[in-house]
Amino acid sequence: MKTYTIKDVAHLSGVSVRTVSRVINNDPHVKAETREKVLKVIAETGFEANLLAKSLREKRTNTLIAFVDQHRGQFWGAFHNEMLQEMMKEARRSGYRMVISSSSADSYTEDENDGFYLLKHGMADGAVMFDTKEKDKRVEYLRSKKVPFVILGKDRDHFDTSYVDLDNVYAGYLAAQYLVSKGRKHILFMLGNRDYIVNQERAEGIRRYLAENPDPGRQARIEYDVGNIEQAYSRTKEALAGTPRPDAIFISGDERAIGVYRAVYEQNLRIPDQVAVLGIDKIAMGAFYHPPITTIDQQIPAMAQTALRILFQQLDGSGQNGMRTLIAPSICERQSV
Amino acid sequence: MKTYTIKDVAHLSGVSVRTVSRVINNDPHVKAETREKVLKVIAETGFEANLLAKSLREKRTNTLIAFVDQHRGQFWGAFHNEMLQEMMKEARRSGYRMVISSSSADSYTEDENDGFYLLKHGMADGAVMFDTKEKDKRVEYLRSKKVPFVILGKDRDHFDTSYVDLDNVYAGYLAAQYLVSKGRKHILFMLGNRDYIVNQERAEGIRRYLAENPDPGRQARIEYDVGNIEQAYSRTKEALAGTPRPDAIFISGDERAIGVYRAVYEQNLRIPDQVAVLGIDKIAMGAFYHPPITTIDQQIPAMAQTALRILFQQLDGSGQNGMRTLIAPSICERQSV
DNA sequence: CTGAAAGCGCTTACAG
DNA sequence: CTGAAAGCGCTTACAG
Repeated sequence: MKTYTIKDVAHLSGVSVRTVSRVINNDPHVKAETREKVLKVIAETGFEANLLAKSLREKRTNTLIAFVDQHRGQFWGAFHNEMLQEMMKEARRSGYRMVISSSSADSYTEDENDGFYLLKHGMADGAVMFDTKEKDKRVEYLRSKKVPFVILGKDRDHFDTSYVDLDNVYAGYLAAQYLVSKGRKHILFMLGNRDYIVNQERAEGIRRYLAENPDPGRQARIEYDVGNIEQAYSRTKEALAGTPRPDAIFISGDERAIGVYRAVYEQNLRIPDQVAVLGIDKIAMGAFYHPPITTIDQQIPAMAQTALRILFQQLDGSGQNGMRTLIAPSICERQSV
Repeated sequence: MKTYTIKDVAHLSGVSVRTVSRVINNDPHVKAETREKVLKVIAETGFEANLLAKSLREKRTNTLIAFVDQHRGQFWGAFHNEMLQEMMKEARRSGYRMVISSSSADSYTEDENDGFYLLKHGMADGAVMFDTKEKDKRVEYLRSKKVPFVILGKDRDHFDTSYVDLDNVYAGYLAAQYLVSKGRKHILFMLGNRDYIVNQERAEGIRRYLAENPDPGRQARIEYDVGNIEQAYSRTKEALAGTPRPDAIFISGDERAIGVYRAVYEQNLRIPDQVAVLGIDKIAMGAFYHPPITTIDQQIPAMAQTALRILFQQLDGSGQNGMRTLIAPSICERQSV
């Protein structure tokens, strides 16, 4: 099937290209009769305006891009999925299309197939950056080129970038406070990689609570590098074999908690009686663990909406630089603590 | 920061636009010295060729788009994620960028923000279609416009479309066979919505095995509309309350199996001793359930690669229409049966 | 090895 | 209410 251009439609309906452009853009200054005529031809030909040409001319694509990292061969998980879903809804409501692409802080420069290439080369108007690193070159780039973007997470390298993040210090604080308030004495806090700001902050919050509320009968320990389900499993297994055996485990990420659960059950221990498990994220799936996992709510919908609104403001020029929003976490009580 | 065009670079380096175009496209017919000069200016200016213009001119974007449906407010899950990951790797290897977008069979026509809009309007060269429906208008559209695409799943409406699918009849057959071979007598098969071909086929395979191997002492039942974790949970709960109590459950989708596990454990039953659970998909997470779930392997990497290769052939014109590949499922034995 | 010019398919002042 | 023409930023025969 031939693919028609605006020119074809113009010829076929006996008007100028300018007029066709008017009708496809809903310009009111077209005689009803003319509009009909053109619309008819469009319907018959199946004409669709070429977005490449339109965007090139208008210098905007009306599409946003969200970058997610394929962490070391692993993929984004349920948390990212839920966040992305909310963002897509929000984008749609505001007349933007949103597309997801993978991009990694490390490989973007050389790799033409890293999704970041699309943004650098003008295929999107703005970006949501997940999984940024410290001194992330992509952030540097977007900043210097004045491309609208918002970070999901924290940026300590600049003052003028915008981000939305959970208050992770508070999240750590809450985690410690909650577990202690439930009478737990031997608490293991399992966090991801130490290089990520999020984990540093959670550790800080945990330490702060512990320091503020000393208890000689308590033992608490922070472990890093628990970066996926498998590690959550093996590290929990090790921990449960030690003495004293932890009676509570905080695990960074509800999804990874699956590994914790398995290790606990393999020792024939019960959750929460013998070992309490506290997660964070509040992904939907967590409500169906056995038992449903008590977790720290990241307020995924609020985070997503806030991030996109900041981005929209940058896009229409009404936003200021360096808008930073910290979302307050809260405990979602279920049955694992 | 000013954004430079090829024209700026040409002026700045004292050559023509044509020559700049040559160096950015690695045309060998450029004097080394000239190339140096141009490259230097490019580095200094931070020039990046505009992809919109390039694509408009070349009539190809070098990007592929994968469409995933947000099923009724739910999002795609771990299975989709793993499939998408494999596809992105494969695309990258072959010099394509790949982007993910949400699109639904129902809303794509009216909705400018449905991702399908991008493809219709020329922002990608080809598509991978997840979650198509029967009489899917999008498939109709792509077919008539001769846009390269491949379906992940089945298409019964045409002969000339290409797809890659698991042999779902065989998968159902295998599920029944395996569970029966393990001596299970009261088997519950939980499938998703009856309107999806995949579920019809799995049911067919199950029935075929059962019919071929009659056993008066056996009771087997197929239930539909178990479409998410929550339903898997509640329907399992109901089933376990009935008599005779199932001693084996096949659940369509490892992720949904989480709900099955929970319901089983809440009745203080043991897996697999009292209730065997067989999943399908072989998502990574399943290896960390308690116990690790025995599942039907969908061969995700093979499926993804096959799909993309078919798409590549269509893109370079070497492919024929109607390439259909059926992947053979196999049992991945772990500890839940 | 290099360049002038046309053209990809749109939109947009500017005229009328 | 409608149109002729320039221009968005590239690539590509065609010449030389």
